[in-house]
Amino acid sequence: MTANIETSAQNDKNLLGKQWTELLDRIVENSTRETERKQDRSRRTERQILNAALRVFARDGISRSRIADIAAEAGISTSTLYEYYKSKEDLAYEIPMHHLAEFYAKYRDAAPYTLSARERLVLYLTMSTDYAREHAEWARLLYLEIWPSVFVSETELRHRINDFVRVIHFLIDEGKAEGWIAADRNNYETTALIVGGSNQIIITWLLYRTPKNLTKAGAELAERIVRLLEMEAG
Amino acid sequence: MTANIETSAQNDKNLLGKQWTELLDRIVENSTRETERKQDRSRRTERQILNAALRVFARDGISRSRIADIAAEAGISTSTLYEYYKSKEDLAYEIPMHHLAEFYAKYRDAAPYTLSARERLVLYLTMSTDYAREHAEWARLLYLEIWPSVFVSETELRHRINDFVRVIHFLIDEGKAEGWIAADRNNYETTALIVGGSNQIIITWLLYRTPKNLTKAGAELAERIVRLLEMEAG
DNA sequence: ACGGAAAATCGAATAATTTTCGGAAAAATT
DNA sequence: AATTTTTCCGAAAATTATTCGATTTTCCGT
Repeated sequence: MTANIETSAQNDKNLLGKQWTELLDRIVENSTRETERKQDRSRRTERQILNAALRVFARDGISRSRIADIAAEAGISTSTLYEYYKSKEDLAYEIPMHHLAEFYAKYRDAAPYTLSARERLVLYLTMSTDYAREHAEWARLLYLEIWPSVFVSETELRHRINDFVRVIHFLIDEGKAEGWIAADRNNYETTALIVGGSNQIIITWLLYRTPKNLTKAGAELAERIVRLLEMEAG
Repeated sequence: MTANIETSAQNDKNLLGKQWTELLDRIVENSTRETERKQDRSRRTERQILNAALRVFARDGISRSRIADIAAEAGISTSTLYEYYKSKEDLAYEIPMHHLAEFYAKYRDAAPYTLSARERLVLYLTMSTDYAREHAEWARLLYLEIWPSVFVSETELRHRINDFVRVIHFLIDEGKAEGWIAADRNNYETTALIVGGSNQIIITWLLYRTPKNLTKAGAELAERIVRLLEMEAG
């Protein structure tokens, strides 16, 4: 019977580990979109459009950007662009996907379940701020223009951003199980602190390039948040 | 001599109190814009435009809204609208101003310097979440569509949003002086936690109406943030 | 290598929307 | 009551997004 209890606890842990892996696999898979284009030429054009759109949108802002400018920057005619994306809005919402998928994949590989939830959370926040620094144009578009306005319409991207929060929810639950997050705290509140604080520091950096070293600031903030939660748990 | 030191401390406190009052007065004044329209009819039209625009923008999102719809909703012709605002973008950035000014005025009256910095901070966050709940359409527009994208362009509204953060900076400095915020903590980081967390809870509510009771959630979050900072200060 | 089918491209036309302009109507001023 | 100022509007122009039909390029089986 005691053996039964022991293995039950062990099973719980295995179960959670499996869920973690499944969650990340699903997120990576859903965010990774393989093109259904048949020709190489076409795949190249697709990349050119996305690159051009990223540059133009980041430079002019979405609403002031013109499709014609993007097409010119991509070296194709305006009408060709419409073969790829059915509207400017569609194009805008498609752009962040590729990098988002890359980020999720990177994180999945860096955060196996062998790490504690605490470690995985710190890593998550650290990596996301660092990713924003590495891809500033993309981050500018995503954080300043699209997130959270993407939620206004029903898009694929919306689900992928929800995934970002979903990971944090999962880690908070684990943190409570591990005991370093107070069990009686509201999850939405804790999530708001983590996501909001982390995004805010990215936004501030994008706007003012302050703090100078975003990587360091992101890592410090992540550590600080976790320590605050630990103190609170007693 | 000892009297001198005493009065010097007293002076510091008076000075800070004066700065607090001046800061809020300036913010209220800058955000309060009196129309320069001469006729009553015209002032009525102006209000009708702003009301209509708020409704339409909140319903359709800024980029999908049409000037013609707003004009129709306001009961005027499209070209008349251009007598009032020189572009759709201008109009969008003007809309949040009125409510923002009202919020600042309310807060100034509710938060005299006789309250401690701690109390004033909790009040600030509580009042701002509550104000969002009371004016959900406005909040939807401001938090989901305009903030932080307004920073992309140089607008009056941008300065008024910066003011929001400025108040928090001021209170953090006071909190350090009062000793309940750790002096060695980075101000940007602390601000990011406070502003980011608070906004995030508003955004979540706007999107999902979760938590049910935003007023309560805002107040709880504010208390929690302050207590976390206190614990950290030891 | 060749011919047809599929895929991709483009220029020109259309549609949707924003913005301007000139004059009429209303209100204020003298 | 005439004149000036302010407000309003219809129609036209300008800008930008989107569609369409024809042409070119690539692919694939023979």
